[in-house]
Amino acid sequence: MDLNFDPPASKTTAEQIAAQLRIAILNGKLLGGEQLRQDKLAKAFQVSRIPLREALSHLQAEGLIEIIPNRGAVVTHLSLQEVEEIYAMRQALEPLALERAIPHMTAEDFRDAEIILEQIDNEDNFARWGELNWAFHESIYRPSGMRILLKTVEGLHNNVVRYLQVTPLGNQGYLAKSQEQHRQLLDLCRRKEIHDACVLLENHLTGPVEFLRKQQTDL
Amino acid sequence: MDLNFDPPASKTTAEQIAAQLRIAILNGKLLGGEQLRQDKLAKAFQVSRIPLREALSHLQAEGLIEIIPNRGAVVTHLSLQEVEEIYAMRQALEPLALERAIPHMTAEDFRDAEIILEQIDNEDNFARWGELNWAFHESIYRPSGMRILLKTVEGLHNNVVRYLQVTPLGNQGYLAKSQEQHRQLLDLCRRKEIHDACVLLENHLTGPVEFLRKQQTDL
DNA sequence: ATTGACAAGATTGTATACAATTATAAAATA
DNA sequence: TATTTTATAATTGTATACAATCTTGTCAAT
Repeated sequence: MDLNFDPPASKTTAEQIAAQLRIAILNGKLLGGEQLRQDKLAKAFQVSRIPLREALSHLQAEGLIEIIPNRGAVVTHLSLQEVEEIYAMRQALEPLALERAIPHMTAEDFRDAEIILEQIDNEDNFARWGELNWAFHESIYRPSGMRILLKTVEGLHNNVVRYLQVTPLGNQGYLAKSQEQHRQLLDLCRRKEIHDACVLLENHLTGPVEFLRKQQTDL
Repeated sequence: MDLNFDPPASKTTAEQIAAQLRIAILNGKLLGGEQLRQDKLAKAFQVSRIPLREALSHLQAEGLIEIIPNRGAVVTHLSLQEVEEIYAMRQALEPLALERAIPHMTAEDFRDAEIILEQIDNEDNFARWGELNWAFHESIYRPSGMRILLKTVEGLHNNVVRYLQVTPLGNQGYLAKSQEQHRQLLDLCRRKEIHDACVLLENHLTGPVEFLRKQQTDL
């Protein structure tokens, strides 16, 4: 029997384009405020504007772009206040997922998480850091079985991750601290110390906000 | 100067159709599992399939329908477990909004909320209850200024509200209790008793889940 | 010099038409 | 009879073409 819930292999053109644009935005190749002209993008991807429009529609739903009727699409541009809002939401939601995930974690889950942490250590391409960082977080939330929550938090993560990648040199220290916390977190999960794990996680999620505040970037 | 941030008056056809379909789903006119054929809907709304497809795309993003490539759209159908998951998320997010809203509440905010509560008392059309219920909740969260959080929670509310409207007769008692809690909540907000207000709100959000569990409806 | 009106160009929104995929039901085989 | 095959119809995905809307630059009026 086929129990695969994931989207079918034959993805539609719109989804493929959405995926590529999403990566471009997340990696900062498309900057906030940048205009997205349907005609040019359609030619760039060598498709008509119809599937492209659907792709833009998806990205709007994820909050990555904004579509203004008759005036086109613009890459979203978050204020520091909005970034703080998203982190406040993540602090509320992610401990909830972790709390419910810990009782169901298996040896395989821990191994998967460890592998991702090693990949983060060895990765020198900063554009991939966000992807791997989310992969780790998701790996420790997934045993909760809360698919709706995970989808929501993934969207939140995607909306803020690009602001952490703007200064590859400056965040060397932040990165090391983040990895240290990841490992502590995993240890607490192994010991089933749910409360401490959640507190640490909440703390872990304050780091980026402080990091951004210090940079004084008016975003 | 125009400081209006809301979507412009001239809505696109796709948005109008999405709005109508959304109401139909929220009110239970389109039941879970129901197939949505593009051709028939396009004829019903007297438009081509292009704007209709965009409308469906929006609804999918909100979680109200699911689009399977080459196989069409189906109205989403939540399990009791998924409803519980959504309420767990709301319990995490809404007190956060309330906590930050209370310090900024003005006399006008309280008056608006009161008016909505009276409307709920006088409303005998159950289809509108969900709408008004959300209007109340939003009115007490809005002073927080957390637009992203509000948008997220509105989406969560929309996904579960139809399950509370299935048995108009049975929930007479639930409705009265809900209104009582709304008024207590508003009182606590007036007194700036933030902690108690948040606790009450969290409690208020457990009611529907218990109500649904008792009904034994396998949804 | 500044403001407002207006036309040309650019850009988005939608309808029609066609291609690709999937669902169905009848026919063929075991 | 049960199961596979195959052909037909139904449905979705996409390209092209056209209509509606917005932007931009020019020019007249105050």
